Amino acid sequence: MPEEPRRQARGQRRMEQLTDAAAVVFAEVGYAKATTNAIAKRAGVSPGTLYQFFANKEALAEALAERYRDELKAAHEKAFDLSMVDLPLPELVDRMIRPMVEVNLANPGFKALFTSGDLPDRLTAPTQALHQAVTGRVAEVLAARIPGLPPTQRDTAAAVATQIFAALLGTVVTAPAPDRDRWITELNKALVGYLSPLES
Amino acid sequence: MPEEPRRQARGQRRMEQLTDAAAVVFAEVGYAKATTNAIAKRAGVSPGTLYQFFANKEALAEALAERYRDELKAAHEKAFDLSMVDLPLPELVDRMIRPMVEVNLANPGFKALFTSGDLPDRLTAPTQALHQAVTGRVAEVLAARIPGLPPTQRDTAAAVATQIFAALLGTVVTAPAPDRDRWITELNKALVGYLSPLES
DNA sequence: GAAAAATACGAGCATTTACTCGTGTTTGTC
DNA sequence: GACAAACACGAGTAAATGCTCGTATTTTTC
Repeated sequence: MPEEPRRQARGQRRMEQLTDAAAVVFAEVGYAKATTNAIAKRAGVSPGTLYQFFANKEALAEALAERYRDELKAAHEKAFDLSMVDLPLPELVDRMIRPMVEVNLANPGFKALFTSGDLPDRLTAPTQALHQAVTGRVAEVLAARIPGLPPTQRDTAAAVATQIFAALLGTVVTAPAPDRDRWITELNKALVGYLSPLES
Repeated sequence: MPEEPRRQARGQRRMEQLTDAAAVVFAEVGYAKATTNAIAKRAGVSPGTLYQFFANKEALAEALAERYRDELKAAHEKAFDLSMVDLPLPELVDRMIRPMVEVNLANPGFKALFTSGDLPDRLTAPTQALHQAVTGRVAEVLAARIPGLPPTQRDTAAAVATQIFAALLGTVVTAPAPDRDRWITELNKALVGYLSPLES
């Protein structure tokens, strides 16, 4: 197996330029129809240069997915901690939702990646990892808030909540800016409606 | 523009064989990676024959989408009518959900089509038409059940409910058969949780 | 039963596209 | 400054794939 070359500063920059460009192109045309040549051109670089840093198109997408996961985690850790666990449910939900929405708004390419149904197999791994990361986080919060809840119920509730979230996230980020808050409110209502029966 | 030939019985059968084959192949590999030659082969037919009946790959998918819409509508009209509108909410929701789930279970290819994120533009039309058909139906039921509800609120509620439904539908049909009822129950809870505050 | 229209074949064309490779330039190391 | 390693180029390649077209067969029409 060929060993990774030791990247120099220039190389690191190029890799960032390339993932940036990929995000843009993915956002514009979707993963499947995004061509590597177009991505290279967008990054102001030749096709050959792209393949100096990424073995193939999937590797590029994986790098993007990883970056996304990191940003999401960072945003969440920054904006949310377990001390909020006893807030009224609507507020708690709001605090969990907002950072996610922000990250998605700031990174249009990712949505294109993760809502795309037929991705190559390699990509389902990072996607599912991300999904599961979110679900795990939700389960954590649920456990802290409702200690008496059986783990099985807790985990399915977390999974369902995450799925509701993912579904409406699309609408929220796609919607024109003025409507966005309205949709966030609806998302909130949906989650609160589903979760509140678990309390008590 | 070239006029449609008058199909004879044999041709009608071929078209069905082809859409059937397309559904299978779409289900197996997704729309993007499904090749027309593979579909033709699956239907036991040459590529040329496929193009005798469908102008291109998209036309084939459109035909599938149309069939789906019809089946869904039929299933719904058969299993549901407005007299049920005053049932307790959980039961009402259950009656709306079941037929949809059935149709989706019976037609694996469609899910592949409609959950795929980056479809060609032509296909977004039938997809959205279908989505809107469902949303409209929900809005209808809401209007009948809660006459006092302002139309704006009603429509957004219908849209959100449909989206929740679509999101969890994927989980329901993907899940192994034994778990399926559990997920349907959760879907029901989610919808009831979201909709019940609208009553009163 | 003959002309016309519809159906059927399948080799192959035209295009797209992920990726390569020979060559030249820049950066780091001693 | 010399040598190697990393970076960069971009024309070109090989494979995939949507689709065509010349030809042959079956069905309908009269």
